[in-house]
Amino acid sequence: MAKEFKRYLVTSALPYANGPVHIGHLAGVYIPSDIYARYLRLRGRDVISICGSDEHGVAITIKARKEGVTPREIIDRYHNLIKTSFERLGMSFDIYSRTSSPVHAETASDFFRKLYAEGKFIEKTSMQYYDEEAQQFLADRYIVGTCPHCHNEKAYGDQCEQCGSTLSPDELIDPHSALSGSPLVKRETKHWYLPLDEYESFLREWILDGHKEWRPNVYGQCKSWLDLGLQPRAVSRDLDWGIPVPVEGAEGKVLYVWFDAPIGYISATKELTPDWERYWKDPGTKMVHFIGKDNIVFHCIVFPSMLKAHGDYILPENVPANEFLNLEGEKISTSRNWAVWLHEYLDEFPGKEDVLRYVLCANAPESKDNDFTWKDFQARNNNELVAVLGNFVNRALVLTRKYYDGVVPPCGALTDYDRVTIAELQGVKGSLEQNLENYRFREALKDAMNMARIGNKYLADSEPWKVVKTDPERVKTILNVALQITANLSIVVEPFMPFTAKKLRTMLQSGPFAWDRIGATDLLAPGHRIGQPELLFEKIEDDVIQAQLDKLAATKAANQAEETSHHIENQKDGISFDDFQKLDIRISTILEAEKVAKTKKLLKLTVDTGIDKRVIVSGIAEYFTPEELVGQQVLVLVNLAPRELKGIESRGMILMGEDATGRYVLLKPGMPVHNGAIVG
RNA sequence: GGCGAGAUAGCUCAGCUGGUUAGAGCGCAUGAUUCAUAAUCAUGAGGUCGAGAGUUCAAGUCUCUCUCUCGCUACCA
Repeated sequence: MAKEFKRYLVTSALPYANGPVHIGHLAGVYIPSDIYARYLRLRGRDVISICGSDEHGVAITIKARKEGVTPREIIDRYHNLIKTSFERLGMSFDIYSRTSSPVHAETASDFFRKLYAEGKFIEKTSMQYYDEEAQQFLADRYIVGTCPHCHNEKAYGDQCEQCGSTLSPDELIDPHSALSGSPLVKRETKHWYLPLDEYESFLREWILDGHKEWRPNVYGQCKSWLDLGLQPRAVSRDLDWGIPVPVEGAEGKVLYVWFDAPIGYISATKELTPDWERYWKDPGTKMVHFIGKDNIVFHCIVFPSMLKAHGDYILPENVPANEFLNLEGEKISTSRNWAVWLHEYLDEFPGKEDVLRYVLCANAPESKDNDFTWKDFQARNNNELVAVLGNFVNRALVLTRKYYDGVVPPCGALTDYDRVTIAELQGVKGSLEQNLENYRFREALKDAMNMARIGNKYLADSEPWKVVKTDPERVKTILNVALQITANLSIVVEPFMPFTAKKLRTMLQSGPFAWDRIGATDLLAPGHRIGQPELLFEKIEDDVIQAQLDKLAATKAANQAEETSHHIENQKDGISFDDFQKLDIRISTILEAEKVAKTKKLLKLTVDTGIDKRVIVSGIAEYFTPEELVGQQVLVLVNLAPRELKGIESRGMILMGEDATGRYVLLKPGMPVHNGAIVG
């Protein structure tokens, strides 16, 4: 089972270049991947760490259009911002590339061409919305119309941002182009599909049988997809932003962003080293994809199928996907600005890169969604980094300075207690490695911190400040050991907190030490002069935390203000009295109500409209229980065209009021009225 | 509704193939200590392991039902 690998290829999900990176991205993907890559390098393994910006896809063209700039400007802006912030945080990618690079265009094209030539795609023609004025097919996002649910007139073809429902363009009422505003026609268009269903048995064997060690969330998600059965997936889109489909008759079509993005890992490796093929094609390579849980299907199902179809490439050995990080109890949201942005953090907390790295690793959502709170951030800094790690180092160095003028004292005869301490120190290595190899980074971080705890305990128990008065020789040994622990710390802390490790080495005027030396007690030679002690970490005061909380509160207030203003909808276009007369609304009484089986929102209602007793299916089950509805009088639009829902014919519509949060409220007469009474 | 993941001390989490009094860090209480950024060290309190039933000599760990949270998916006139 424990296969030995000659080299490692570590990839981190490509950040999408339509916005900055936030703590959720870091905790989910980049902090773990950096720890892993740094650890492997320290162990002297042959490893490369790959990342870059994902710069294609509709979302970027939409953002560009919104701001009245070119997509190029958008991707340049965010690519540079992301790249710089990563560098400032100490991310150690061997290359941070981008999918707009020429090498990538060539690589992705070649990839597509090979699969195309070998008949690995199927071609399908379908009818899609076409904008005659702009002379192009429109992506779902470019189609605007009225939402069939909340009647927001600015719903997109894939989603209504007002009520949050997922839509398809065909559901929109009065669809028209977001580009030209003109109405749309349907036209034939051809696309290429990767028949994922043909890779099902391969995937089953490879994942379900071959990788039972994958994290439960990853394995379970894959199993779920495979059990549901896979469908052919389109790999091209009608769009003018992206990599052109490199075959005849594909004008105006580009590679689907999800086809092109993972190939970015390959392209980036190519840009990094002429030796790239060894990393991608030799089975002696261990490839590990670091991603968030939203990317599981692409990295475990789609991309491996692509690689398999191509035939030359190795497959990932593991895909340690993390869950999501929340912020102060709420989901992180780019559009609602509910996030801690990396570039802002770096500006607001200069010199505290490692504090963020530490907190996000210690609280990483490895097995379930976690919450980032500023109070926790403060507590971990003050009670762990400052009190345990920083304090121990400071104690050791200050004592050395005080007693020996900063010169490492010689180590005399060891007591039994010294030996026990040293044994504990050596015990850290195995546990630390075990955890790191198995992607348990928060446990690994505890191991590293444990070393500082060992140091604190050692000093407290040995009491050199007391012993110095009676047995000065013994104190030399105590401080020698304390200093060796400090030197050891500079090794174990390195994968997690590279800035701190460097600072430690500067203070010690020694190192770097090899990973294998963890547990050694001769890292610092007697007579060696250490540097000036300074504080590794400083306390973070309440007002700093409060400022961050205030900032979030302001965001929340702004969002709420915007939401309420959004929910006061504009008056619709005028209608004639005749138009209104066409609506037949009656007071009716709900006689029976029951949930429609296998649905979450549907209730089957039997109502007495005065005219007749009829069945109406209504999507209100989330807000009302059947019991509370029975006997209620409501307003019913009775002459609405019947529609079949879940096999039940619904004849009419219960009229509802909708509050700012999208919640429905019953509308009923102010006093009981006979059924069938006309509303008008 | 279907599928997946999760629910363990006040908080954040470990608990592998079921096996002695359920663990860690932080917080809290008490004591010790003063070299150190009022830091540290020791001891302790605190859990009917989401609820209920079952399998077993033995269940946090397996089975079933239910509740809640998150994600994917269907549905929403």
